[in-house]
Amino acid sequence: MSIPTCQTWDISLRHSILGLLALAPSNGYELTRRFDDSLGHAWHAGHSQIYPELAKLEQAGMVEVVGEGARGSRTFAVTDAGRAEVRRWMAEEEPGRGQRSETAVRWFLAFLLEPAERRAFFEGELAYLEAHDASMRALREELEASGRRGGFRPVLEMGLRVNDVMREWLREQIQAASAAE
Amino acid sequence: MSIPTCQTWDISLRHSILGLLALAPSNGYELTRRFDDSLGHAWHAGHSQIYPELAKLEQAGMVEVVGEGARGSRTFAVTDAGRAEVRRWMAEEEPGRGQRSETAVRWFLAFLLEPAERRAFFEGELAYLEAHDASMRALREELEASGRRGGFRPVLEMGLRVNDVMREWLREQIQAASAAE
DNA sequence: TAACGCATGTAATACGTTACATGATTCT
DNA sequence: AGAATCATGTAACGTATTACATGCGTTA
Repeated sequence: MSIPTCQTWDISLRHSILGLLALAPSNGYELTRRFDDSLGHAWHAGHSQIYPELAKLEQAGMVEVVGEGARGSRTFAVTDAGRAEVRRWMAEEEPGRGQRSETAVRWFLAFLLEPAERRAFFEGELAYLEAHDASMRALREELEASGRRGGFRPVLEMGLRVNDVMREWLREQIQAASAAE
Repeated sequence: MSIPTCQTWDISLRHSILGLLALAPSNGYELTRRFDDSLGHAWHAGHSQIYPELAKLEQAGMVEVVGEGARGSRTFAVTDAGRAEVRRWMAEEEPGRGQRSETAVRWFLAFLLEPAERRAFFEGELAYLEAHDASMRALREELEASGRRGGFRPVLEMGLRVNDVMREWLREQIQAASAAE
């Protein structure tokens, strides 16, 4: 028994930042938003993590300031060294297989609820999923229209397919809980 | 634009422990293994987190020692208060929607690689997925045979379906990278 | 009897979140 | 003028990982 499983997540923050900057230069504020917008379902980082990390990356020569704007904003871009580092990480570093999802924990623990509670629980999850899915579809339309490049499209596409599987599964769980009431 | 997204993960550790103990009493050592075995794709915790948390939960009256064994081992079981707390958390607490997965970050960043590198990368991911999937299937057989209860079965089932979607997607990415070489 | 697995804990360090703190620009 | 948003940073706290530390029981 036992699924292969779980290790640590080294410093994906660093490589996420480099990757996002490789897609387009940004200041820290924009980066913080882009993090949630595009990488949100995979990783999260607040500005209080991002600014210090940008400083470290600058010192390490992996990003550089390519412009200064209003309100003391500084636009960072990835350097060649930074680009090389992401590639090295992707190609050579053993991937951390750790996953963390409170949602998955809850779905696992749903068996502890009484059938009626469980049905309500899964109905709530389905509602959330539908909303989430709708916003992902809207985003896809938007991308379709404005033809942006980057790894976003394929991953979005996969996310939508995974949503389909989950939607179906949640419906089954609701039915099963209903039947057990 | 922007996917709804991301919040913190409060104290799922606590509820994961309560949930696992509700399934079956265990000592800290077993719990550590069961964490990875059953909840591994959703959450990870090492023994250095689990022992202190068990102590806190005991103080709070949510778990209790129900037996002592060899080598000073203490078997914990969840109390009624503990069971109530998990239910409350499941039914009333706003779910944290944060996800964290280094794998997803890597899949997103794959566009930074040259087609040949990218193909190799996705082939590696596919190989990992196949192995992972095989061990999940083996586990399902095992469960089938020994008829264990708990939320494990349905979640496993969903995991297998998600694997199918990912396998298909990875094959497409490999093909696309191949074509671009 | 040596090695391995069971079993429990603590300490140091790193990572992440929330809260604090400040100020400029734009919009109403 | 006031509110909202852009923009940057630090501090305190909580959580997670790695390393340290110890010892019993079983098996080869």
